[in-house]
Amino acid sequence: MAQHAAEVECADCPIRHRAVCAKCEPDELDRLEQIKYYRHYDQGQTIAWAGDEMGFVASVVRGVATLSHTLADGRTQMVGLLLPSDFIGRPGRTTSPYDVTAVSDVTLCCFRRKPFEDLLVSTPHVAERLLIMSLDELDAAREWMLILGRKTAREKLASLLTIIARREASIGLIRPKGPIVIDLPLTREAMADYLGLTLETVSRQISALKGEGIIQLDGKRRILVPDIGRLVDETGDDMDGGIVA
Amino acid sequence: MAQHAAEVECADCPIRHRAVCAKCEPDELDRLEQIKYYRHYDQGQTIAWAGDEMGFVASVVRGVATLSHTLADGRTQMVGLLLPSDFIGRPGRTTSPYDVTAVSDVTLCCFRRKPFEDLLVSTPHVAERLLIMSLDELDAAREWMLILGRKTAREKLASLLTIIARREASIGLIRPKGPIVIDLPLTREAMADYLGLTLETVSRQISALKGEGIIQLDGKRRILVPDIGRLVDETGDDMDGGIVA
DNA sequence: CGATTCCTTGAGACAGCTCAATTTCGGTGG
DNA sequence: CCACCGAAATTGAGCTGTCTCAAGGAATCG
Repeated sequence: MAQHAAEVECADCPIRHRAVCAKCEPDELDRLEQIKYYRHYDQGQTIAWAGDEMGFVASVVRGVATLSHTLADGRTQMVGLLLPSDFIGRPGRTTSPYDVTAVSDVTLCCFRRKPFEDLLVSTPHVAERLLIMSLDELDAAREWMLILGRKTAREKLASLLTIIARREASIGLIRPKGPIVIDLPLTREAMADYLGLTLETVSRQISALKGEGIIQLDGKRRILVPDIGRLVDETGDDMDGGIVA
Repeated sequence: MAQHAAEVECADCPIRHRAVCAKCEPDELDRLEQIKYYRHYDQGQTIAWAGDEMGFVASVVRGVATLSHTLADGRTQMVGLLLPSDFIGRPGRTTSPYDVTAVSDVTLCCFRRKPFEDLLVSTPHVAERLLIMSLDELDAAREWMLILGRKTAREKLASLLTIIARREASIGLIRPKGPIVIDLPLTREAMADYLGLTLETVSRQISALKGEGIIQLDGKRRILVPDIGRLVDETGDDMDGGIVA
């Protein structure tokens, strides 16, 4: 787990303008550059178990990771879906309250806890950015709560696909014209854990959406959306096609 | 909506040490003191509708407020339960994405947006505290997601009561010995909106817990918990009585 | 003390779950 | 390139927890 490359200068970093370092001035970036190091995880590997000591915080540079809660009897709920530029860990806490898992091959840009916390105090732009990112995550969590608490299985699936499509679009992974291609990094089980469903129900709903031509499957993990509007219509968010905040 | 009193100096404020101002030095507190003003809302009043312009941010001083999402067809999910010291609004955004409602009589300590944002930049202790509070909210939202996605109706009720008991205890409203008294400010419908259930199911589960002696009712809104351990056993968080993080 | 709002309880319906059997995909080695 | 293997996904049948619809019953307030 070493030769994955991706070690780069901050200036050339793919997440330079979205991650916790986004607002840094050149001198602040230098300080981050000095304390950063990369780690790689293979698909399926656990980055941390709930309760584990975590000596670092990190940004996701590449790949997808999840945060999840597991009850004693095995029921699992995903509570965070971490895409490139998302932040792992929190200042002032040394153990992860969640299981952190690499669902694809993952590269993290890590900072040892202590130097990072020092930096938070001394460089306002990092703390400022972290606040904004945390508030964005909080908004996302609250939208997710609506999905979990009040939506039907079909609406849940449509919502998940819409969210992933939106995020990939915002990162610039999506060709502007033609059908949207979602390169879904999640298994049916992971989707079920995201949505509070069983994997069978996820599978049935995907089949139903496919049967109605709202989505098309290309292999197991790739989904085509010929008309994003039709998908959004199924999310339940909005009954007459307006734009959803 | 004026003579509710509660207008006080920051130094005498009941939430002085928990709110966004908790870490302020005396001079920072002076600056806050100068830009703050109080507003009162009656039980049931709407503080802001989703999409409304909100010219201020605020701390809850007294009472309970909720944040909720409503779908076009009327389904509602509560996404925030704001007790004294909790913060309303976010820097850099002028409209509330949620309905904000006073579920009891509420007093807010308000700051007009612009001066508050200036203050965030110039006084690190406010921004720092806001970050910590946001991260705490994020953790709470994630625990809530587990409840919404994976717990049974009975576990949901037990979890809600446990959470309220914990929060009241941490504010110091609970007598240390004897049965815990939860002075529940929520209607059955509000509990249902919190938990992603119908009000009938909430009512049935409360009756069931009462029937088994795990809780007792004193009137409609007050709940006695003779043995908090038995209640926690019903939350599903833990199958053998250990302490839940 | 009447009105209103909130709560409780019941009966039947249904969405999603459980358990179980195939089928398909994607990789691997011959 | 093809045949095979294991993991992942699909599909079916029956079950159950929660919802829906509906009818009373209690608390609170003017």
